[in-house]
Amino acid sequence: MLADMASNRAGRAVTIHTVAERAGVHASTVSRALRRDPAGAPAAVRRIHALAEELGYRPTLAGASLRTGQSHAVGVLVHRLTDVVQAMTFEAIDRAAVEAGYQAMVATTEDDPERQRRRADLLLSRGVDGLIVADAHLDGGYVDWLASRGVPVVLVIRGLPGHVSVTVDDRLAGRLVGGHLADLGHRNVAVLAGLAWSSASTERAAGAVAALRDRGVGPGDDLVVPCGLDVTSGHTAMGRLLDEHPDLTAVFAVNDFMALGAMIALREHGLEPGRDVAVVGYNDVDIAPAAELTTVRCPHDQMGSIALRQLLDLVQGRSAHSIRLSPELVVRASSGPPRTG
Amino acid sequence: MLADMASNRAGRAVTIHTVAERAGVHASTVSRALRRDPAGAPAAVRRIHALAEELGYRPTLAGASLRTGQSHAVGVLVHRLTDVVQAMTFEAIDRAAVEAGYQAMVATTEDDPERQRRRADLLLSRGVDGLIVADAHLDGGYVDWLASRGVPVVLVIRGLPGHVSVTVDDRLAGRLVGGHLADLGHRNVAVLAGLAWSSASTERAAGAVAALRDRGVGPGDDLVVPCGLDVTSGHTAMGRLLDEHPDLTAVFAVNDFMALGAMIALREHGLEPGRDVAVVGYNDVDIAPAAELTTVRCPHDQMGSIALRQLLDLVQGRSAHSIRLSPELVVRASSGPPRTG
DNA sequence: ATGAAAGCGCTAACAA
DNA sequence: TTGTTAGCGCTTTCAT
Repeated sequence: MLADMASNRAGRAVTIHTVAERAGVHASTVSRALRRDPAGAPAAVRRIHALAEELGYRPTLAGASLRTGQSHAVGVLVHRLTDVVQAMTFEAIDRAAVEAGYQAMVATTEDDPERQRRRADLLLSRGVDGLIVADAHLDGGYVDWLASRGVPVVLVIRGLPGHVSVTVDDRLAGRLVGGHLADLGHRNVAVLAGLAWSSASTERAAGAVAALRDRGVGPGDDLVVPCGLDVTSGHTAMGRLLDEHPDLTAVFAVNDFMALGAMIALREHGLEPGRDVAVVGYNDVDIAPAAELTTVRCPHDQMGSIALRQLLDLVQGRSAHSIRLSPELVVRASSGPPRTG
Repeated sequence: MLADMASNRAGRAVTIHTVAERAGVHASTVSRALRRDPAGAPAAVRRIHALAEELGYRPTLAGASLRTGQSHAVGVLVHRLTDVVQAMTFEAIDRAAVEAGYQAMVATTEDDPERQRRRADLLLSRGVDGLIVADAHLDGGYVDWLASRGVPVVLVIRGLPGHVSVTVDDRLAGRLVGGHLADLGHRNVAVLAGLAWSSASTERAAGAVAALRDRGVGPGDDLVVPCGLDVTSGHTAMGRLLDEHPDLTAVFAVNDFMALGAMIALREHGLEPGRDVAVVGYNDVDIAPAAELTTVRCPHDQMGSIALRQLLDLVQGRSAHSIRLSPELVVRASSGPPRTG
């Protein structure tokens, strides 16, 4: 019996015809019996199922895909999988996909427009029914191109006007952070603003700046610095900032890794995060509690699964609409009031 | 022209026949002209390429796959993509795959045997030509099952006797760490030993223990504790260890995240990593330099690309063999000598 | 309820 | 060098 199963790969493949022959019915009958909503005599259906199981039959999805024009696969484009937020989001998408009988195929682009187009193209060649884009650029970029080709697309994390997206209300979150720091009494706040082309980065930064200005704290443009999304970038940017603005009392980094890098830079300057300079991050990654980092918690799992649902709606001809989820400020020891004197 | 390209999806699909018709040749001629190593009159080949480009032709890989029995896709099984080491390795595999004209499809299993089998099965249904397994269990598990079905399989990171694997010499690395700590004068060393079913974890731990015993430092079995691979697990395990063994002077965690968690636990106990208790991790993840963490650097990119090569060798009927790469000890401030007195 | 037949897009053996 | 033909595994009318 085990040998039979092995034959699926090793020997001749077990196809729908193999099952049909053994069952003494026509291949089309097997096909019908094996679908989600089987048609046919209940007894026959059961017999065919048992036989398929026994023979170790696995459907060759390429055949079905070719015939139906649907691959039951979706593509996911992320800038890096080593960015744990993108990884979490993809995992959530993947879980939801498997549950819905779909396969999620991921591709990394490093935010490079050329690779974005190329990988999207490859995915399309693979026959994916739609695309989830987690690395959209504010200039439209390949997303506009995809949409103009009629490809079902849903954005996640980073939004873009005119396209269906599943995001957190980053601007509101930024306001929460800005308000928090202002309320603590900070008047000299810097923002590590992330990537200029990412709505997630720019909205968070803009929200914080707006909230600060509302309360009369006006961080000059020289205190809002773009930077990469990882520890090293945050470290470097913060080091430079401290050299130029030794009077800083707080910093908001638009993601936790940058914040962690900033904390390291602070210590190198002899400053204790939370006591000498308040630090706030974004995402509440698993290391944030341990680092006592004040941050913004976002429902990445939800974002992923909702994005998949929305995409399937689009793929299956239903309508889909943008969704903005609520962020939550999580206050920890890294954000204290400014030192007096 | 853009409208033409859009027709690929929106309107009628652009197939090889569309191109053939417009070129005034037969479909098979187009097929031949478009392959990697084109056959046909150079002029005709160029013309067909130009036409294909103009029409926005994208091959429907399902068709080719059905015909040739090769999908030019490989599956990759990891336990979690949020584990940055697994993510790095997958990215390397993915890069190498794209370069070779393949698509890498990843699935996460959480080290759960049931999900391992299920996801492997799904991938196989998708027609992958082979599988790279980054989450192998020492009991054989689904890897044996796959191999017995004749599926080409290459293991990466975690090895398993009797299967082709691409790993780091974890035992040697463990020995380097053990030797390093012994040389510093540590006599009371604990090991956060990771997962019992992972060769990577067990080999690293065993290597360290062996090196320590060689030098007369005999960590008892109560000082070698299994634990999960993330920050939280390391944190918890270290906390418990410190409660039971307040006289510890050094700890080796078989990965950096556990080590980071351990450092946090130390600080909570009023101990300064590197000064009061030496800490060594494993992998040299991007945050390790900032944390001043002594660790072992492993060529994850190389492992990924080599694993893919090996798999393609297997898939294409050539032979493949296990490869063990060299680790490198990176000494930083987190591992100092024991405090005297 | 089941069988027959056709065809999705592609490639490979063979013929010209 | 190019065209012809056949068929990979599957689903889906249409007929029975």
